[in-house]
Amino acid sequence: MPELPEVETVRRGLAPAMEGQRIAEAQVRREGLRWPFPERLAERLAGRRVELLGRRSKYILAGLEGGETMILHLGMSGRMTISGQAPGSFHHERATPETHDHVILDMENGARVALNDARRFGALDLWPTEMIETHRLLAGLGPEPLGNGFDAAYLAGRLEGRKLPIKAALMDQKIVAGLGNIYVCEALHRARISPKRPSGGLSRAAVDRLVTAIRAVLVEAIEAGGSSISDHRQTSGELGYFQHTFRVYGREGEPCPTCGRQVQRLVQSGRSTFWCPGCQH
DNA sequence: CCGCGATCCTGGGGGC
DNA sequence: TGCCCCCAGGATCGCG
Repeated sequence: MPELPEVETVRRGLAPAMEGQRIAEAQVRREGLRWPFPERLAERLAGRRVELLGRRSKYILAGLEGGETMILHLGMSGRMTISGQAPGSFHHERATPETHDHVILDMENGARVALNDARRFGALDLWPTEMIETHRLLAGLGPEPLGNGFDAAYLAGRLEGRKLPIKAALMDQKIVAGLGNIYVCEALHRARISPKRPSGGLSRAAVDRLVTAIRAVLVEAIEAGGSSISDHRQTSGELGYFQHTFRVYGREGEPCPTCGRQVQRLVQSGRSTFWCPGCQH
């Protein structure tokens, strides 16, 4: 899936088209994605203004007029696209729906926003805004890695006594929210920590480096519009370009940019891990 | 509680 | 051109 930087890129792309705008009409073209959509979804969205477009972890949160929030998750292959006429245009023909456009929102300003998700691992739900943190998908999420609640003291506390590999710990959304396979691999490389190290065995200095590396890689990736491997697109349809900056992810057999040793691939918890045995210990 | 494997689904790419 | 196999950015569930 889009990880935090990709979701943040999508949120920023959607904001000008959606924030402060009313949803003129909604089309719901299937019953659900990973889970069934809420009852009468199209009717419940139509006519409502999007007051705020936010993000928590990998979820986009659209705060709607009337006290409900639309929760959007892009799964592994989800995209949000914007098409349609510029505001003020006389004609309001919208683009023909693409394959896998599951939900289409026609905004009052003429923009057409579509949720497209080939693999259908994504999700969309509605939940009362004032208790948004109690939604089952959001309850239990760890702190935002770019927020104040995430620092070395916190992370060290969560890793203490745990035997699972640090790679798996960082993938656990209850420990820190928003990281996925790409940015975990990249952050571990930057921090020079082996993905196989038992979580509880890291020195405080290593945890410090890890927190710094996680923050840095996320900030840089957001600035680059996220990473496009196969699915991620910015709302404009443009690719992200952080993938050109990967030091280890997807680079098995290539020289490590730090030490020149060949980047290795291993499988942990069924997922590929890319790392450099020369500089990660 | 902990850690891991299987699973949901489609599509793209490589090998034959 | 086609088929088969493998792989994929996620998150949940159930097992030992």
